[in-house]
Formats: sequence, C-alpha cells, structure tokens
Amino acid sequence: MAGVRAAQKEKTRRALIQAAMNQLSAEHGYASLSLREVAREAGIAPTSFYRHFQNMEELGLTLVDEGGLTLRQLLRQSRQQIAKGGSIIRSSVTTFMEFVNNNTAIFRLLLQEKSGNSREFRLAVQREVEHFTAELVDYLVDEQQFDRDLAELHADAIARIVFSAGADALDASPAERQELLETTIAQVRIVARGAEATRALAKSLKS
Amino acid sequence: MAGVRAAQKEKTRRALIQAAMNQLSAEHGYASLSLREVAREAGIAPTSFYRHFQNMEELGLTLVDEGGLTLRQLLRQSRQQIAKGGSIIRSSVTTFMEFVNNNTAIFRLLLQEKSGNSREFRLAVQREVEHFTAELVDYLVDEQQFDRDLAELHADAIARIVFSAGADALDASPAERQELLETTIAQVRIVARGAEATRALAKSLKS
DNA sequence: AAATTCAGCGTACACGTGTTCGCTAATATT
DNA sequence: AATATTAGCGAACACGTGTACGCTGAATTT
Repeated sequence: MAGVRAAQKEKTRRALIQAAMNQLSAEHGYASLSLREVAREAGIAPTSFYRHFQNMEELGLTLVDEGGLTLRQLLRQSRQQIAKGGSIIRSSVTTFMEFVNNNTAIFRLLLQEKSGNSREFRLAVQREVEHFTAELVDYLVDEQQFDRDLAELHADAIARIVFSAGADALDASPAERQELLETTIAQVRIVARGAEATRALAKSLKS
Repeated sequence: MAGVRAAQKEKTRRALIQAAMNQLSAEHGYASLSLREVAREAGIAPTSFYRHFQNMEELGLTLVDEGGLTLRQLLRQSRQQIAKGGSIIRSSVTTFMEFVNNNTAIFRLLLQEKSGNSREFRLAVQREVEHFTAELVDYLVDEQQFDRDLAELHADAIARIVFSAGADALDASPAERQELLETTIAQVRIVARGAEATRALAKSLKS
C-alpha cells in the first residue's frame, strides 16, 4: 500500500505553503520571508524544508502560480454565470474584487513581485496578467466580433484599470471598497463605449 | 570661516542617498537594502552612517521624499507643455514616459513602495498619483466642460493606465518602449472617446 | 594659542540567516 | 522477513546584519 508516505509529504508541503502565506502581510513581504520562520510555523525543522523545495524562490514561484490559477478559475466561473444572463462587466469586476478580498496575501504578493527584484518573478506575474488579458481578448473577438487589434488594446486597458483598482482595494475600508467597485465598473464601461466608438470610426473610414 | 565642515557633511549625505539609489535600481529593493553596503558604496565606515541618519527607515523616507519631488517636477513640466497647445493626450503620455526613462531608479522605488510593506510609504505614493489625477480632472472640467463626476472617472482611468504602462516600460527595450508609448496613447484615446460617448448618453437621457 | 566640537574609524558583540552533513525511524519494496 | 528508500532532525559552519563604544584628528570657536 503505497501512499501513506506520499500523502504525509503532500500534507507538510501544503503546510509550508500555508505558513508562507500566513507570514505574508502588509508589513512583511516576500523579500523579508525567512526559511527558518516558515519552517517553524509549518512545524518542521529548517533543514527539512529542502525535502520539498530547492529554494525559497521555488516556494515563492509556487505561490505565484497558485494565485494566478485561483484567479483564473474564479473568472472562468464568473463568465459561465454570465451565460445565464446579466452584465459581463459587473460580474467580472465583482469577481475580481472578491478575489482580492479573499486572497489578500496572494494578490499583494502578485503586485509586489510584478515590480519586484527578481526578474523570474516579474515574468511569472506578467504571464498571469497576460492570461487574464488573453481570455478577455478571446471573449471580445468571439462574442463581440471585435477585430483582434482593437480587442487587444481594449482588453489590455481593462486589465490595467482592474489590477490597479485591486491594488487600491488592499488599503481600503469595506465602504471604500464598495465605492471602488462601482467606480471601476463605470470605468470599464467607459472603455467599452470608447472601444465601440473606435470600431464605428474605423468602419466609417473604410467605406 | 564656518562652512567647510558642514559642506563636507552635506556632501557625504548626498553620497549616501546616491549610493542607496544606485543599489535600489540595480539588484535590490528597499526592503533588502543594507546599511553596510550603502555605507561601503558611499565610501564611509558603516558606523559613520549614524552621523547622518538615525535609521535605515529614515534614509528610505528621504528617498521617497526625493522621488515625490522629482515626480512633481514632471507634473509641472507636463502642465507647461499642455499650455503651449498640441495634443494633450500625446504630450502628457510622452512626458510621463520620458520621466520613466530618465528616472528609472526613482520610478521603480515609487512603484515598489506603492504596493510595498510600509503603509506610510504607500499612502505617500498614492497621494502623488492623486495629484496627477486631480490636475487632469481640472483640465477636463475647465477646458472640456465635463461634469466633475464623469471627469473624475475619466481622469482616474487614464492615470491607472498610464502608471501601469510606465511600470511595464521599466523592463522593456527601447523598441518595446516606443510601441508601449503608442499603445498607451491609443488606449487613452479610447477612454476619451468612451467618456465623450458617456457624456452624450447622459445628456440624451436628461432631455 | 588653547579649548571645544564632531565626522569618521576600528573593534567587538549578539543575532539571524541559508545550507551541508550524517543520522534515525518509519514506510515501501522485494 | 529482509532490504531499500526517504521525510525529518540536530549539530555545526560561515557569513552578513545592525549597532554600541571609545578613539583620532581636523575644523571651529573662544
């Protein structure tokens, strides 16, 4: 019966990841994250850390991956709910803000490493944002019949606005977050109208 | 003749600040900034650091102050260019991107501290961005006759897009920066069209 | 000319860090 | 039942960190 050992290993691996997340806070970022402290909180000896990750950096990249994955799953979920009817914009932005609320530590990590010190980290986060944008582009092209070029401008602008608003939400009170949500929705709608107007403009020039 | 000594002190104080900035831009962020390394690069003994700053944090706050000052210089510059006439959008975005080009270290610092670990730093940077936005709002209200509410949405969206693009520019090659500049201008124009469409929409509802 | 101030230095300390190396004991394989 | 594997541990090492202390020598004041 193989598996008891592997299960236990996976369990303490999760414990390490969880411990790292716990120690990530507004005051204490990834840069000042200590192997020894993480191991201590996970309940293992510092040296045992290496049975699970080669580096602290490998742990960090795992965190980034998990964060991006969670975000994408949520947004896909939210898009499926749209099929049932309702505003795409509102439900997508709301989902995003809920993610920020419920996964503050991870989102903060993503933000910090986006302009952080490690190039590898930066690229990893950039890849996550590109995933986000790419799915938006596909939606605009498939469902809204935008040209790909315009859709890319459109989606990229939205991504920048939404991520930036998410960053502000980290320091905001619940009331401020609610206002920020509405503001962001309104801004995304403005961008949508602008893209629509731009498309109409391009069409009229062609004929 | 008093002043020789004071002048020398100020000189090494500047050397410390400069050394800190050099190390910020290159490999380490503020979090992993070392008193000893800064002192070494400034050409003084580690212990002499305390003749100029009580803490590393005091040095950090000084850096942010200087960064904010430079950013304000940018804003003043930008405002003057707008006064001369020409495309507001193109000249504003271009000026901003030039600032990023010419003050990479400082912009990186501001960016990092914007989602950094110190609340005080975060608020300071946020206030700088709000300055930027506020001037844009004034322009939209005074020169373009927008309602204040809509102008705020509009300006805030633009600020988010431009700062986010500036962040991307840090890792970009000159060619990529050029493309980023054009992309950003196009996106800001989309937002402008969207705001215009939104204004028209609001008007038609009133009548 | 004598006295005072003080920027900068060298030494020293206590502490936290990442990482290496054998070892143990429980699990898995044969 | 005998053997091989391996998650986890404890000791130890080398290093970088912030900073306290007392000293020196030049600039400044008296």
